Amino acid sequence: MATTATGGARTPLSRARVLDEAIGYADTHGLDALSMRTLAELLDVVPMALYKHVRSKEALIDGMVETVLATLPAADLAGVGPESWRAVARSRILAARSALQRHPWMWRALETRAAPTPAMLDHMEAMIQILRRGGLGPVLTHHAMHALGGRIWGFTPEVASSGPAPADPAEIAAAMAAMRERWPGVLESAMSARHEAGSAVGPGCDDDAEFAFALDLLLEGVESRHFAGWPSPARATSH
Amino acid sequence: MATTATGGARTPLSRARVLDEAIGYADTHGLDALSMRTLAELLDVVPMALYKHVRSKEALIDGMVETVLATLPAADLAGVGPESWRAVARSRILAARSALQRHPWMWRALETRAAPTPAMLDHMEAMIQILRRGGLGPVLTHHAMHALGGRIWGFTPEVASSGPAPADPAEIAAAMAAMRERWPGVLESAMSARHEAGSAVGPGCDDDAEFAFALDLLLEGVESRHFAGWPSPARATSH
DNA sequence: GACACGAGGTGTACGGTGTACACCTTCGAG
DNA sequence: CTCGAAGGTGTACACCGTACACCTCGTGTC
Repeated sequence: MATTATGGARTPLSRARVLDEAIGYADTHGLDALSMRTLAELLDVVPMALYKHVRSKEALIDGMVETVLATLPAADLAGVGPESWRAVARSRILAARSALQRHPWMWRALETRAAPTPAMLDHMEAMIQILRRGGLGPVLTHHAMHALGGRIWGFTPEVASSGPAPADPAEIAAAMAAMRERWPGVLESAMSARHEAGSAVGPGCDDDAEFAFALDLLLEGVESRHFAGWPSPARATSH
Repeated sequence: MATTATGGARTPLSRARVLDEAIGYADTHGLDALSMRTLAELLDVVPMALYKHVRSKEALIDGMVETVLATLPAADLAGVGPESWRAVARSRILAARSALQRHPWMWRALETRAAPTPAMLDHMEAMIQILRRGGLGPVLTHHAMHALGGRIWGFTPEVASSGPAPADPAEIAAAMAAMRERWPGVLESAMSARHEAGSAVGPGCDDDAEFAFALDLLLEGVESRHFAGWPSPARATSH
């Protein structure tokens, strides 16, 4: 393709353009479908051209992660204190969650990063500051960060989340029968979440509510440890 | 390679042998390094021979997961009741953790499975039964399973877990300096975990203790919800 | 004992991947 | 006007998963 002779002088490549295009494609087609070749084609460019703006595919994904993370609102640590830290932590985590929810590939990308990127460290730093300003000591803060774990990022990896439904009525009936006899608890548990009238067997489970449930469990537990003067006195061991 | 002429009649391939070899290789070299070609070479066989025992690479990994999960001790639900469910749940999760710890590739394999395999469902079923026999209602059980999330499997995906240490003193000094000024909380939090005298900058963080900490937070929270008659009365919302 | 059959191992080939390397074009600074 | 570098191109390589046709046995049947 001639560059200028065809009439449309395309906008020159740039790191930002590469990253944005990659993010948009991953949003709609998934991270697996994103290859250097398809990305290059999207940008009307030859695959190797990408390498002038991105060191490797791994670095490309790092860049995508950084770009998305950069959209997180900066933490406002001004008035954070013993009374408010829990609410501030909660809302920040929920904000991160809603930001990441728009990019389904993020959870996997975050998990497979070998080293934390600066933006990841920024977010962790903000969380730690919230805890520390709430009055938690460094040790409890450390444990709390571990406990919150993936929740810091606004997601919990759900085992068996998606996957295309069978759709064949006979097939789902058979699956249900198998469930009923071999995994009745799983079946009951899955069913128990359908508060509203839903379709046949759809999950009908409010992910956001589940997330908040676990999040509150953790935050309350951390707070009660804190109130109990953790860890200086006898540490409360389970049963 | 002649089959019998060379003298050593190799043991014939079998699904179990394929799976075992794959597991052993993944244990030492990681899941990424495991390709059908290298696995075939390990078994002194041509790549396509594997497909007589395994439908696809995806199915191979499913089989590996099933094989490892099959080593989990069967749940003993006999005496589980309101007094003991929490301890039983705790010990089962910790048992699963120690089993999976010997196969570092498992956490990633579990997460990337599209649908839950039978052995996964077995384990979930056992967990659900423990909760139900403890007296928890189906709804609270459901939420608890979500809350426990990845912990059910005995691991928590740690952001920034491993990665080869820089080893160059100058480099780590520079990293430390950058940390101190930009991510002081992260630095403090990382440092706070080194209870014993450790090497220069090693993590020195007791993963098992962290895991148990979060686990207890969740279990205690679930129990307190249960005691409070959850969810029938006014649900305790944070703040 | 002859023979067919099917399970299991082989060889070749195809379309995909990431990316190293040499090349060419273009444009702005001196 | 020149020159050097930044950025886009083309070719090539090694590797991946796996479809398909083939061959080679051990075994059950007549």
